[in-house]
Amino acid sequence: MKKDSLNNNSNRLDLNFLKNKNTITIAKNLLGKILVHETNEGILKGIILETEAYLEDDPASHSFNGKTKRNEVMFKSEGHLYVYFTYGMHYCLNIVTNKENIGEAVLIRSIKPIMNENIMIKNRNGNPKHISDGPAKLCQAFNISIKDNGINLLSKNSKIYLEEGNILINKFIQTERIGISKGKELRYRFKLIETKNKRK
DNA sequence: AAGGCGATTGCCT
DNA sequence: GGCAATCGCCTTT
Repeated sequence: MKKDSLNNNSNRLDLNFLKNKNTITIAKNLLGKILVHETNEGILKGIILETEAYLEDDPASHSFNGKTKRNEVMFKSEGHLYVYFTYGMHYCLNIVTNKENIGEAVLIRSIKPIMNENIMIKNRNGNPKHISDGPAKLCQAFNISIKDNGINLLSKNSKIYLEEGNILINKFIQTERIGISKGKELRYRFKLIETKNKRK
């Protein structure tokens, strides 16, 4: 199979996107951005459709009871990837959103594939449906696992990074988060409900 | 040293 | 809608 040509990374988002913004704002702003993973199989890209914010004083957050071996990356500076293992079989991807020692992050919950969808389907054991419409499904589709925990997507040579999307209208809904037992009442989930492509 | 459980998914009814 | 699968981490003994 032919390899993709080298990406010049001209669209890679820089630190200013995450710096000095609160986690809720970042969770909203991540909607419509493009997640990129340059794998050996090819460059995978998708539009972020759904996010959830997890704050420091938030009982649903892994960071709520302080730093542990499992969650230590969540206490690193903004831009690091916090990937955790759960239910004995799944990985979930977060982007750390605050400065050193403040454990806050945004969980990526859903992505729409836009490049090399066929590779994602292969990564998903050939299932062409529901490729990346869940936090663990998108990790499987994008070949993201515990090996990626702690890498910084803002570093110049990371294989995982963000690009600006082409979403013009960025309407979203805000609801309670999914699958948690504490902090259920907090409306920290954000989901795109309408998108429109920019004219080139 | 042991027990409980989870920011989920997929299959079954 | 219900629930099993599956295991590393954390808490408690």
